[in-house]
Amino acid sequence: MRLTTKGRYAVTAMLDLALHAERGPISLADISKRQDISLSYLEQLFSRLRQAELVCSVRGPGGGYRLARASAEICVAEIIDAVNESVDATSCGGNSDCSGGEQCLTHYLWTDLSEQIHGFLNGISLEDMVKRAEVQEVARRQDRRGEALGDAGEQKVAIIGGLQ
Amino acid sequence: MRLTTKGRYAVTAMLDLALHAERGPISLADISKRQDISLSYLEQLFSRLRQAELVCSVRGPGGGYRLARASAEICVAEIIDAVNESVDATSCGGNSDCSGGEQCLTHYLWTDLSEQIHGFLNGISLEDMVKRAEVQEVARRQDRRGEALGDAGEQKVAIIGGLQ
DNA sequence: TATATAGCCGAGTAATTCACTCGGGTATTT
DNA sequence: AAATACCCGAGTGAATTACTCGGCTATATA
Repeated sequence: MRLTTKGRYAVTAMLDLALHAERGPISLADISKRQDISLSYLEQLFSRLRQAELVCSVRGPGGGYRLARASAEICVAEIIDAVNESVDATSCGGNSDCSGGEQCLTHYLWTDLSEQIHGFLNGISLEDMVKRAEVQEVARRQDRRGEALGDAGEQKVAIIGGLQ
Repeated sequence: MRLTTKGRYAVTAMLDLALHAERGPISLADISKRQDISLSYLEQLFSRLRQAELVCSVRGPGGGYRLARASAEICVAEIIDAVNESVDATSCGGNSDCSGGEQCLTHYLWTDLSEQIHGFLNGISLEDMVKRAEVQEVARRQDRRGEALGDAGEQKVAIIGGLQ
């Protein structure tokens, strides 16, 4: 079992998608700027998210990604599963062959823990997160910062200076 | 956050200690054989467990390790914390500086998850595990196998054949 | 039709961690 | 004196992470 930046990035990016769903397809470049995640790394993560049918893509200018389902129908556990192998805490993957073909001493502890974690992450959908006041506040801050920096909002803005 | 063989080995070894507490100090060689864990690796893990004051050691022949406290007073979370950094799921370690000095979009999700996991593992003591029927069954099997193979039990047994 | 956009894809890479091994100590009992 | 068993540090191969780089393809717009 592991939960690293990989899974965290994936959930953050998916939440960003959910928050800006009404703008149409969202480009990875936008997410990259708002969430401060490397664009190429996002591409890799979204390749997996697309294979898991959690998002669908629109190519060409004005394109980007869109949630494949309603935000209420996508839970955090699915997202982590899609990019990370799993949130299973056992070494045997639930097969009870952890200690020389037999069940190890602590087998039941790890299966219980896995259930606990999976149950928790399964019970939280993207919609649940979008509704949270804390999340909306952070999202507003990020949007303001993004617009101040001159990157894509509803419409394009001519860049005047030489700022990157 | 990560939960690998390292933390699992540590909990398994501590449980082995709790199960055989009445035999006096238990050597790592015994645990190594019973639980099928590399002796040198166990030494490394017990170095940490000793620093965390979860076990105390007895040197010399007949020596080994003993729980530093009653098995009811040692919970699984402590053991994992001792060998693994922590079971914290956030990237900022709870400092809320995950996204350019500010709180990231998914911050509260990871703190909630951390609390969930920690709460679960904090609520389980070694004594709780010792009492479980499944654990006792596995322990009996391991003890039988150990005695059949001729390694340390209550007394030494001469090895006759060339079996390793 | 040219061009820019933005998704796709594979290879490569430095750093880190895991799960060990190896080779030595040192304290204690018999 | 010898055996036991804890103690300690260094090293190692494999895997993973969090990226970068370079190039490709589909599509909208000028």
